This record gives sequence, structure tokens and C-alpha cells, in this order.
Amino acid sequence: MNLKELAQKLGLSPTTVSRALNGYPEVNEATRERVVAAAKRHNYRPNTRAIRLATGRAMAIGHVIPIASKHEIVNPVFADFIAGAGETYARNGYDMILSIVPDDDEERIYHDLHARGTVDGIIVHAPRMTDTRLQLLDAIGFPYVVHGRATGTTTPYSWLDVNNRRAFQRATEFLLDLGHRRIALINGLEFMDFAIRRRSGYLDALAARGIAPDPALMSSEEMTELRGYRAACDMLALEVPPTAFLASSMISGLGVRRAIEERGLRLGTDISVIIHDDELSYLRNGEDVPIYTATRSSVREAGRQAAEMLLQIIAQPETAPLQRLLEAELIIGQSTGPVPTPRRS
Amino acid sequence: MNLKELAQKLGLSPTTVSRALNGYPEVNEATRERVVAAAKRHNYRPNTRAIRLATGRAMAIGHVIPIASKHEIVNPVFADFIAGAGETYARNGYDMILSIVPDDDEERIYHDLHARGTVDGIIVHAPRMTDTRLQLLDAIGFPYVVHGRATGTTTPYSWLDVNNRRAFQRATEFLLDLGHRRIALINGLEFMDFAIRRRSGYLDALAARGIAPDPALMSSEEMTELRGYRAACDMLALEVPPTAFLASSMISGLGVRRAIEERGLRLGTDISVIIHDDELSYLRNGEDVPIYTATRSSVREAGRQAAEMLLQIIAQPETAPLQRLLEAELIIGQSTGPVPTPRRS
DNA sequence: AATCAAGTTCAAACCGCTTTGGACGGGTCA
DNA sequence: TGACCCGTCCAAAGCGGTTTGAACTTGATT
Repeated sequence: MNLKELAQKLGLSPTTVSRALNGYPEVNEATRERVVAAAKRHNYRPNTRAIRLATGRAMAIGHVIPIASKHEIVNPVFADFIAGAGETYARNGYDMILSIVPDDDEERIYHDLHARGTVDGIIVHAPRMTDTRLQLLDAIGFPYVVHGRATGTTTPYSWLDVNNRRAFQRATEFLLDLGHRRIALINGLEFMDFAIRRRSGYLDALAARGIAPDPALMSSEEMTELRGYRAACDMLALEVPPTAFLASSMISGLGVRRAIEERGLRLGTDISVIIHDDELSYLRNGEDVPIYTATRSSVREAGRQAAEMLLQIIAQPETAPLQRLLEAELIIGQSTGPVPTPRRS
Repeated sequence: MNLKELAQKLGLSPTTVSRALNGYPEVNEATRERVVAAAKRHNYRPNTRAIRLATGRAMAIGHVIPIASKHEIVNPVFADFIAGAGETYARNGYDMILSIVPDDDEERIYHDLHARGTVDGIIVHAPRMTDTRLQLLDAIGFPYVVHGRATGTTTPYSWLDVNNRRAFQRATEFLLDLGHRRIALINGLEFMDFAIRRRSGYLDALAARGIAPDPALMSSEEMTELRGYRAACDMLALEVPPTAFLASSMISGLGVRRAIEERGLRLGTDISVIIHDDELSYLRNGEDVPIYTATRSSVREAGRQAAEMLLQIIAQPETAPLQRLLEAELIIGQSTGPVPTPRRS
């Protein structure tokens, strides 16, 4: 059942039917009702492909997920971010199209998506320190919003980010207030922008109390359980081990906890841990009472909002670059406590 | 730069240019080269929307991700499955479009995707015991492949699944061979098809040795770390606690391990654990030596293959339903060992 | 020399919608 | 009464490709 057939059945022109269904004013209310009823009765749904060609809009947003060819890690936060963004798209009649792309192919993909008119805009994931993608997207005039920021970039661009620096600064301060002085940082890979910011928040907080950072207490690795475990083991084996850990993700936090408990130490009393909690739906930080003290910020909500920003930019391209900084909450769980009075080792 | 312009520049008709670029035989080799060169020089990329309208094909596959409105859990295996499927699509010039849909809206979405011609086919995720979606898709004549199976369905349909029953049967037998008799099953929610099959494999193996299943040793919950932890805690507190656990996912396995180690028991000596390992890229089961003994099957590879099956069905709709059963490997790690000789408790 | 086939190329129709530029009739106003 | 406007509706021209059917060369065949 297409527009022409429906029009024929109604004894109307396709023009009028189209206008009736799309809410244009120049159609008699009575006719409109007749049309709407008939459309419903015949299960008429306008063909997406035709609409897209006719209007010149793709009504679709691209999410380009780079897969580093080396360590092919699929970032676990994508799933929830995308779930959030998907809600926004659904509400606005947009499709979400996902491209899984090997790192070195990314540039070509952007050109492609644009020139072929497959999508109207792009969400840029996992920005790195200095990310060349942004210039490229600016150059081809492709609307985009970055999930995160790219420190090295000087020209203004649209982004949505968590205040990673502040979050980790506050978390560090919180531990310092509890008397901790040896605080370890289990960070993500440091070519990722968020990891840089977290570290700087951590360092700032230490510096403010006149504490010199100890390189032995700072690791930056992929955020897996195993890496978290290993890093924590190494640090706990130091002559003067840390009394607290700051972990960049729930998952590495699990590894840290394992290392702690394996040594017979108790979480929250012998050793304190703070994690960053993206509120991943399959990795809840406890149910009512949080297990970990955490800097918390919903990545799903970030997805929702980033998508909204992008849709707005697409609707009104003249809008200046939009930027939104989400503050993470610092929620207190059972994994932190005052520094224990030193026992002889 | 569109086809017409390119044709004009070349002094050819759009027809010829189109044919030259699409590899049709009725065009002079010399002209073809000229055309191809010009297309490259001018960065010509045919407009997706126009192609789709003209050919009547969407060149896109839909992945419909249901979000249960109650517990809004985004299945962590999606990310890797989709990464795999994405590779296949990219190789074949297809787009992947993702719909995040509230449970109760799903039916409408399928009708929509089909009638509007947004996608050429569908991958059905997370099939439940008796899944009404399949009938619906059959009724509207929409090509699809199910990731998993739907036990209650009698008509043949296309699916790709891991042999969950066999995997858990073998795992259970392996534990039985090590002398374990009290084996706990930490399963997923039992309206999910895979969970049913895993349980039946487990039960079969027990029955074959004449061991009566103990309901106290069988839990079925969402597969989160916390649920795994809690279930394991409860079971370890039983008068006759289990000596081995079978966990349906890496994540609940982490919880089980925590419960074990928290009680001062050692994994692999005091208590054995086998997990199912989907080889999620961010939850590696160790690096060279696996930590957990596991039934292993790459969900990413499943994504690749499911996508291939679907593309084939789309290319040749007359193909009988395709079905592929992947066997899981049983890999031996450090989390299993012979049942310890009973100590007095 | 006329016929035919194969090899190339093109004009035009088509995919299914949106949108522009009227057309038509009735009511209002001067 | 004629001019004008408003409310409705429609024919036709896109959107940018693919595909059908025909035309035009050229060389071979009879």
C-alpha cells in the first residue's frame, strides 16, 4: 500500500493525502480525518527510502565505533550509551546506524557517510588526546557531537562530557580527608582523553595538600578486571603499599577488590577503594546501598543528552557549538573508611 | 557531485556512467576506465538514498534490542555480538541499524521496519521460551535470523545458537569426574531460552550419574556480579554447601568467586567454579592461561556468522531456513580441581 | 549490397514520496 | 458587478539513482 494507491482509494490526489498525513494546514479538516482513518485502516506507512530521497534528509544518526586493530576491545560503556541515545532517536523519528570500523579506516567512513548521505550527523566516541577526527568532520561540514572531549583541539566544537577532572579531584580529596596519604590511581589508557583528565584531578588534589605523587602508585591500562587485579597486586606488594585506590571503572574496581581480599584485607576498613561508576545496567554498584564509594554519572543519560544536542544542531545548524558538562556525584558506599592506624608490617 | 554532473563532465549519459561504475558488461573497457578515474578524481559517491529507492532494497539490517521496562538491563553481550555482525555488514556494503525498543512496543516496530522498508532483514535477540516475535516475522514475511532459539516454536526458522545444553552437560560431567557431587548452578533468568537449555544440560548430567538435583543449589537470576555473589553466599551457608559452581556468565562468576574468597576458601582447590565465557573483549578470562575453567564460545564470532546467514537468506529467499549450532569448547583453567577430602566443619 | 549480430551508448521511465505553482469555487469588499 | 482573497485541491516537477527499450556503429555473413 503506497501513497498513490491510498490516494486512488480515497479519490484524492497524492498531494492532498501527503499533506493531510503530514499535518499541513491547507487541507480541509474533514478530508484530513477521512485520510487519516483510511491510512490507519489500510496500515499505510510511508516508505522511508522515498521520504529520504524526497526530503534530502537521512533521518538517521551515525555512531562510529572504532575498533583498535591491536587490542580489539569493545568498550563496555557503548552498550548503555547507545541505549540512551536510542531512546532519544526513537522519540524523534530518527534511526541509529552503527559502524564498527577498524581504526585506520575511520577517515574514509566519515567521508562516505557524508557524501552518500547515509546519516545526518555523527556521534564521535572515545576521543583521544588530540583527535584528528574533529578537524576532518569540521572540514567536511558534518554535524557532530563528541562524547567526551579532545584536549588538544583548539577550535570550538560540540561535546558532552562528565567532569572527570573534578570527579577525581573530589574523590581524592575525600580520601585525603579520611587520612589517606598513599592513594593509588588505577587509570585507563592515557591516550584517552578522559583518563588524562582524571589523572589531572587526582594530581591536583594531591598537590593541594603538598603530597608528591608516586609513579609506583599510578597505573594506566585497559580497564579490565585482570588489569585492575594485577596493578593492585603489584602496588600492594610495595614496601609502603597504598591505603586507598581510585579505580577508573567498575570493572577494574572488581579486580582491585579481588587483589585486596586475596591478601586477607577487608575492603573499606583495611583498604579504601573509590571507583567511577557509569551505572552500567549489568554492573550495578549494589542495589539500595552502594557497595563501592563512587563517582557516579549515568552514561545512559549521557547518551540521551548527547543525542538531543546533535538533533538540535541538525535542526538549527547556525547554533553555536553546544557544550555540556555533567557533574558526577560522589556517592558514599561501604568501600571507604578512615586510614587504619599503621600496624607494623 | 552527483551522477548527472559526473556524466556531463565526461560527456556521457548517466546510464553509461552508472553501468560503468557498477560493473555491467555492456560498456567499453576504455570508457569504464575513464569513468572510474573521473569518479575517483571527483570523489564521487553515489547517494545512498537514491540507490535505495531505485533498487527497492534498504541495504540495511535491523537489530532490535528489547529493553524490559521493569529491570532495564542492557545485555552486555550485545556489544560484542554487534561488533561481529558489524564486520560482516561492512564487508558486504550493508548498514546496521539499531532499535532500542521497550518490550511492549516491539511488535509495532517490526511492522514498521518492514512496511517502511527501512531494513531488509532482522536479527532477533534474546529469544524467550515461547517467543511470539517469530510468528509475527513469519506472518509479515520478513527475513530474520534468531541469535539463540525459541524452544516453544514448532515451525522451522533460521537461527544460530551455541549448544548450551551440551556445554553445560559437559561442564557438569567434568565436575562429576573430579568427584564433585554437590554442584550448584547459578543460572540466568529462566524465561530466557539459553538458561533453560543450560539447566537441562546440567540436570541431564546429574541424572546420568543418579544424582538427584537439589533446588537449593539452583538459582536463576539476572547475571550480575551482585546476584552471583548473593546466590553463592546463600549456598555456601547451607548445611552441606556445594563444592563446585557452574555460573552462566563471566560476570556472575566474578560474584561467585568473591563469595568464595570472602569465606577464606581458595578457588580451584577448596571450591571449583566453571563459567560460561562469551569471550567479551572487556572481560577476558585471563590472558594466556585462563583463570576460570569455562565453556567458551565467542559471541563475536556468533555475530559474524548470524549476519552472514541473514545476508544469504536475503540474497536467496527460497533458501530453506538456515540453522547453525556452535559447539562451545571446554577449556581448563585454574578454577577447578578434584573435590577436597571432606574436613570436619 | 543487403542483412544481421554484437558491441556501445543513450533517452526516458521508474522507484514513492515532497513540494512548487497553479486552478477552482465561494465569499467579501469596494 | 468585478476584483480580490481565502480555503481546498491537484498536476507536475523534482530528489538521484537504476533499468528498460531503442538507436547507432561496426564488422561479419550471405
